[in-house]
Amino acid sequence: MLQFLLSMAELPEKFTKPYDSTSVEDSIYSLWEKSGYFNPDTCASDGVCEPDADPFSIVLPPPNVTGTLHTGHSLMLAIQDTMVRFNRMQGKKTLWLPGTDHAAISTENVIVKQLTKEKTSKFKIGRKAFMERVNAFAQESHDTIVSQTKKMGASLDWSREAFTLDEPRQRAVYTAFEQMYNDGLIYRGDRIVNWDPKGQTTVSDDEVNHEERDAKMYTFKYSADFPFAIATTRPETKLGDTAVAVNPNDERYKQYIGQEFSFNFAGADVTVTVIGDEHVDAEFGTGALGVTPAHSQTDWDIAQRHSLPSKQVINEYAKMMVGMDGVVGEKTENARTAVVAWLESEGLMEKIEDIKQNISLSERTKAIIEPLPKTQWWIDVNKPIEAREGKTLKELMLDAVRSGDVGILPDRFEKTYFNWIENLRDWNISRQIWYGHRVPVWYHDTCQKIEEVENNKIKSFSLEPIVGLFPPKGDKEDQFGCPHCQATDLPLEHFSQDEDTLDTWFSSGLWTFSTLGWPDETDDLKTFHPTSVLETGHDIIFFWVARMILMSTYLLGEVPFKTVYMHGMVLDKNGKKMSKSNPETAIDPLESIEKFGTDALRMAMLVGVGPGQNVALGDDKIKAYRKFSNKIWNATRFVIENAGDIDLNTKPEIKPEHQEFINQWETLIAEITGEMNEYKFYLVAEKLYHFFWHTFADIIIEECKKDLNDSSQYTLSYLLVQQIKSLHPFMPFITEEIWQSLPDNLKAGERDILMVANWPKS
RNA sequence: GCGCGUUUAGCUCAGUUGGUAGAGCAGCUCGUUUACACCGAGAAGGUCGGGAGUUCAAGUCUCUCAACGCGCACCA
Repeated sequence: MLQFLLSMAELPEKFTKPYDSTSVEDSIYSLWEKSGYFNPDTCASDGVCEPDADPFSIVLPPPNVTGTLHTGHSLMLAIQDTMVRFNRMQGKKTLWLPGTDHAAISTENVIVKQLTKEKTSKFKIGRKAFMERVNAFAQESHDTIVSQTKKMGASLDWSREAFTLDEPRQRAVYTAFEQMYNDGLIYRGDRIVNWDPKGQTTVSDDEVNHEERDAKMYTFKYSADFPFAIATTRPETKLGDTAVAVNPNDERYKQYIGQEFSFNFAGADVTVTVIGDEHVDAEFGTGALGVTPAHSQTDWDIAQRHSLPSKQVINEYAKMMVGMDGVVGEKTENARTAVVAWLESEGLMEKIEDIKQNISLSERTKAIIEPLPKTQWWIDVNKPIEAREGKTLKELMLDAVRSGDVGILPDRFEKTYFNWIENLRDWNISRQIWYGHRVPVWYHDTCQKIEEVENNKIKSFSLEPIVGLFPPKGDKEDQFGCPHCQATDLPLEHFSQDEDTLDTWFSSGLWTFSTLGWPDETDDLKTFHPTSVLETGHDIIFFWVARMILMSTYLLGEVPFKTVYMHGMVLDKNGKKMSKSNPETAIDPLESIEKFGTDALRMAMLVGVGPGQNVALGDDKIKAYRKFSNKIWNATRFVIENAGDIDLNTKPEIKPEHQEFINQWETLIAEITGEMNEYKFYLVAEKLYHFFWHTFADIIIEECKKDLNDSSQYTLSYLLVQQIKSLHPFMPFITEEIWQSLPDNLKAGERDILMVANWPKS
């Protein structure tokens, strides 16, 4: 009885109440942060890991600075933090590097919308004022995101935090651009681009989504004199036709190939040449295709093959540039109605059919994409690169995965990856927006002969522009030299920088090494690159994963990461995508943390969720792991109370039935250590949960409490401490809180912060 | 159109190289308040999407069909 009272006195007061996550999480996080152990350098200098220990590094996929954290972010943070904590406890030199993404179009769009509401626009307030607005918003979002990230318990090294648009990253972007330009991989060219009339910018092929809609197929003749009919879904574009393509073997039209026809079409003078092209399907429509090079990718390709002229009839606002009254100046949809009415009144229309058609939408603005010819900056993915054994960017990207240097989990995504690369076309990297890295190209107006200027923008020039970090310096600080005419000391006004900004994924592609100090050869770069794992959502495999492999293999000659671990989407409890339209099932991570604790949320997202798998998340599931937190809490209470005096450094004689329990655990820890290294967290979390509850609590504690002696007490304390350690990567807060309350004799010489204790050895 | 994936208990999912089906949650019955009601014990619940094949043996391998989901491409 005396013994009992003494033990009771040692039990911290807090264990007499259920576990209260809200009262401990913030202080635990600041304990970690103050320790400095998020930073691998501190770990090395304090002996947490050997200075030359194997590195383990992850760069955090930078959240967009467009708002707040959602469940997708929580999932990514939970998985990565688990990996990071596990590796840190294994004594690796562990770096998890945080940052945020400026997310060019998305962020710019937020402000553009605000301005529209305020009845003004970015053009009215000007580039400078606009940028100030965007930067203020980005800063605000950044701060919110950082504080929410800390709530998840993420053990990120904040001292190395990066932003895709900060100064060091700009240097990386400009250096990369310059090198690609000098290698002939970046070029300026006229092409059909995906034009977003709402965002007033181009977007890349990957930023275009397709949606099936009802449409009509119109079959008609251009004019009464024209010998046959064509079919199209967009009659208004026919004002820009320059040819009619037929299959060269099509008996119906063979005789017309090579003939030229001129006529007036809905108020526009049109001249078309009939050409034969193998790509035309004789079975489709009438077998004759009106070729509109300026407003269709396929037609542009045909025009290239046959050297046809191109005639733009739709402008950047998706309005008609030519045509009769009711057509010219109208939006394309209105113009279509007018052209159809005209065709009918002229008796040219032969047939109107209802069809399903996939239309192209801009991912960010949801505007219908208007294909337009534009001068843009491109990355050539098919040009052999001397410095890389004559391989093309496409080949570099394929080889990285094919060789196994990069492994993708789950492996089925490797097929998706190959499929995408094989169909890859040149990458359009310039955007006509303001928020982002300005294209690092300067045009020198005193030396260069500018041939064409339109809207104050240089359209063409006779000498190469100056590409690179900054305009070449002259003798004085604010004066610059021109490499072409050798003039020096020219004031900055003589140079004008390209107006466009770069696709946000250009800077994201550099992320694994721009964050480590590239282009300088820093220690970080040598130690932590290639990074160990990239953990991200499978929806950005092309946008990001592929671009990182492109940039890293080209610029550094090594892969950016060895393993890609893709997580799925977080769905609501009904298996539906969480969205603002049904808020009743959507989970707000901050709310869940408040209600059930971060550890419970993390477990709910980890248990049973393999790579690539979607997580159906409802309150019930999170609640179940709050119960688990409490179970751990109470079992700890029992062990401290009844076996807390045991010194774990001196192992007493263990009875066979207790040794059997220890053996069971040691078998388990060997098994799960292996599984952790194979990224099977979903299995490990479940096994730990199960062992703790249904073996340790239900059986072992029940057995041991019958007879508390050295053997049973040692067994209890030993198994508790082992499990607290192995649960730490999954449930960092409660395990650390327990560790902080554990008597020293149970810590067995380990450090006083669990985060840097040793992972149990089997 | 091409490709990928999923289909196992009411729900969410495990099931490793083929050897008589498992867990969590929910529900049901009973119990317990000196670690824990954010608890314990117990029972119930499945012709493993359909069909065919290989095999002594198939949830697992092969083929085929179907439903659902996802990705890519797209024809004017």
